[in-house]
Amino acid sequence: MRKKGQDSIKTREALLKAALELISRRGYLGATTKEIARKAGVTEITLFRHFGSKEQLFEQLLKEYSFLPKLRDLIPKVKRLSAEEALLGIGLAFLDTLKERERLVKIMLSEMNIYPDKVKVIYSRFISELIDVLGKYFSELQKKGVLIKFDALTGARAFLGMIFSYFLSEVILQGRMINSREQSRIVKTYVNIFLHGVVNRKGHG
Amino acid sequence: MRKKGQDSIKTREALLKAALELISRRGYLGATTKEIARKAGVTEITLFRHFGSKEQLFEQLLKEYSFLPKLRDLIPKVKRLSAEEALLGIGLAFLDTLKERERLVKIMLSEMNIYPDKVKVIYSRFISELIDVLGKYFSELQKKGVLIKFDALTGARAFLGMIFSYFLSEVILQGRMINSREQSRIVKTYVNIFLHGVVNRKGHG
DNA sequence: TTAATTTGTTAGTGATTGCTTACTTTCTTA
DNA sequence: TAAGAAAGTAAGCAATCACTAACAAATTAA
Repeated sequence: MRKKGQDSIKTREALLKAALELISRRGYLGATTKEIARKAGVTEITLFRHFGSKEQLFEQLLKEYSFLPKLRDLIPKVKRLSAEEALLGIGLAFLDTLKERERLVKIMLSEMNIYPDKVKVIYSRFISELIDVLGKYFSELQKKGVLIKFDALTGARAFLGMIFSYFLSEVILQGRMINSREQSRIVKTYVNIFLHGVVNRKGHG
Repeated sequence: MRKKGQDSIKTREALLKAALELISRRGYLGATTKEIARKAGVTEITLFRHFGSKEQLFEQLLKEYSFLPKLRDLIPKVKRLSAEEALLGIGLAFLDTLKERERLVKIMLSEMNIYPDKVKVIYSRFISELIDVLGKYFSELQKKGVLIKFDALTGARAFLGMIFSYFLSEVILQGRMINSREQSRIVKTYVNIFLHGVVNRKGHG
């Protein structure tokens, strides 16, 4: 009893989407092929006919739902802005991407011990690459004298790490929604700290 | 065939330790009771006689291997130091604790979607509490005029987040060891960024 | 309409897993 | 040394899970 308009491609997509949701909730081992198929609106054997095995389905999921390369493209666009505006734009885009790919991040964190190689692919395709690009941007600003000397990669990791930890703590661990006002406020605070520090330079007493 | 010197308490501890290691490697569902028992040097039924069920064993594990409250006690001790030295001490102690409890952190990240309540207990017993304590410390420094005005809790989260992200990326994701030289270098860089920012204030051209 | 493709149905297999029952052996301690 | 506590042995149950076989029905494309 195939439903109207449900051809092979849509079935495949429906299966991947169902797998993404269920695996992110129950983990790879906790999500059963039967349940994934049911959520996708097909029978179990259709899942196996499409992907061969549960593990191949998982691999396809990691490939297709990977992060977009949109952040890498963002940095060139942002270069003409002030460091303040540039970092704000990068930070907000980073947080948006994390929110968009929340399920994938959950899977990555959940399965990294069991499937370290598969997860490392996601990681290096996204965060470590982003650290690299941002680090190069910092190096340029250092050469121009805008920024002081520091290890640019370590700095890039620090900046993205602040935002990632915020995301991990609020969205993933606490399950909170963050509205765009709060998101803005947080990233602005982080940018300020990152650029200017927290020490009062005006003297005190 | 009980081995010498292996009484009930040691058996219990051995089971918890084996569960910690196996669950951190294979996940809760991936670690079997049989394997846990074998690693502990006892038979499977001994596991059930001690803990009743796999889930109760898991709960005991989360309770007993929780983080030490040593970080909370650290902040009072560090108050007489300069902000620079204080943050360095706090950062290093935080990273040490994370390394010490690496397996627990892994379990926490892996199981947070499946057992959110149990994991939240760990989280709030440790990191969120630490954010709180560090935030209060920042507030005091702000009142003294040492630090500028900023949301103290957000700042605390930023500082610890930088370090946590570093740990997550290097130790947990990449599986790297970090020696104390590198650890020192990283934390010093982070403290510097956090306190003074990265902007060159001496003018440039 | 015909032929190929895709999906459904039904039933099942073999392996694993958490957990139990019933009974024996070993250790501790009084 | 006697008794209770703790651990072992062996067998297995009931449920679940990934995956398959064989055939029927529905959809699509020619």
